[in-house]
Amino acid sequence: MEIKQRIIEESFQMFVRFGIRSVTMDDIAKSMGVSKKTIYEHFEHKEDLLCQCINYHKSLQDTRINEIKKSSENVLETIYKIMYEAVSNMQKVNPAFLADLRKYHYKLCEELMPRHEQQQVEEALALFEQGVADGIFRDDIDLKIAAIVLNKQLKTMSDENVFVAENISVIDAFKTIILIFTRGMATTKGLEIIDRILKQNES
Amino acid sequence: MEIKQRIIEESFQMFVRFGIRSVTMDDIAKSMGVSKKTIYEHFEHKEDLLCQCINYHKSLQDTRINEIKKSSENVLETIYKIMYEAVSNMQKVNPAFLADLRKYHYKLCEELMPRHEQQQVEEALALFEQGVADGIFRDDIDLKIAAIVLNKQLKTMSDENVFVAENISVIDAFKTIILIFTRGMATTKGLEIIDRILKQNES
DNA sequence: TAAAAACTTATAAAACGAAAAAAGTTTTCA
DNA sequence: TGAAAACTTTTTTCGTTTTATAAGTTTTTA
Repeated sequence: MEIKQRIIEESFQMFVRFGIRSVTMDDIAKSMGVSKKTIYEHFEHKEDLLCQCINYHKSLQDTRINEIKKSSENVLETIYKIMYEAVSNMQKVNPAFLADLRKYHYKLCEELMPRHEQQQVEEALALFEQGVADGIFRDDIDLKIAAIVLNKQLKTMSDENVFVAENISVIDAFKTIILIFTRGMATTKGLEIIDRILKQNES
Repeated sequence: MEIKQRIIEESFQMFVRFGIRSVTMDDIAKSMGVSKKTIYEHFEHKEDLLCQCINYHKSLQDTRINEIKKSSENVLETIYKIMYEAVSNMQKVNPAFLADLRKYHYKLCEELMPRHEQQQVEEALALFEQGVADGIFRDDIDLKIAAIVLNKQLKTMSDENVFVAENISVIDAFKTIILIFTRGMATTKGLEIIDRILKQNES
């Protein structure tokens, strides 16, 4: 693999695991067994490296979402799988990563986050609309609001430690939310599919 | 009305409208046409006044919730009415109020907030349990998680300005959330009641 | 030639102090 | 007697300086 790509993948892992601030360019160089000069030959500055890390991660995510879509039988299955992966990924991210991004890379954050969030909302909206078209979701719901709310809900869930205090695992909380949410939007047909999926997962 | 009670009510209104920091003891005295000495005869210090304001507000809220419970035909009606009032009240609170509480009255905040939040969750939980007992809500849901999530959801909604950016009114967003949420927990019987309530509100 | 080390520079956090504002107290006066 | 004004004290804010750390650059060396 090309050295530049290797630097992106390695430093992304480090940023996600320890945060941005606490991973220095020296750390990255040492961890990869290269000199800082080599890194600076491929990236203008740390923020440039960080930006390329994030873009790389996004492209990975997009690929994964398309894979899931292809392998799912209906919108509900797609939603469950995507959400499960999203929450699993969220749990791996050190809170310092987002905190550092906001604090020390405010400009980059302001540039990337709104677009990223909007993409996520649009992704959810498209799935919901597909669900309505397939007779799985009710047609009397404001899908846009639903998409925004679900997005916010999952974000809040990972940020806060409400569930930790109550001895509830994030994954259980997440399952409950998604289940209530999809049932709340589902038609009779949708409810049947949900029950079928639940039974499958039990066994 | 007793002067002490009048001070509590007036200063609470001012705190909620403008925040805590920007309402000085001089402001309160001037607004009430009394001297600061009079205020300090009834309250040890500003934080004491603030604390009594909050407790007063809580007792009002409790009374209101009991009224709503009595006047409702079923749990769903109770939930809708309580939530509607809660959101209406939230909108009236200047964000500076909560910000000041956290920043300048951290100790008081740490003392009151967790208890307050827990009470709200328990209130929701009791309603959900009643709903299950009445055959309105499904019995296969983790009610505790549901209660926490709904609570958090409404809190997030008022804090963030997601909906403002999307030109969605807070009240519309709130209605969508509550509708999806209650439908997601409802049995067939519950769904029928929800539809009936919706029809009533249309006309 | 590229890693390692040594270096300079930029940034951020911490420490400090002055100034401002408001809490809390005392005095004045109607 | 209690409102209004004047006062002291405490707290917060704001600007400055110092210090430390890590970014970014250059030099050394294997």
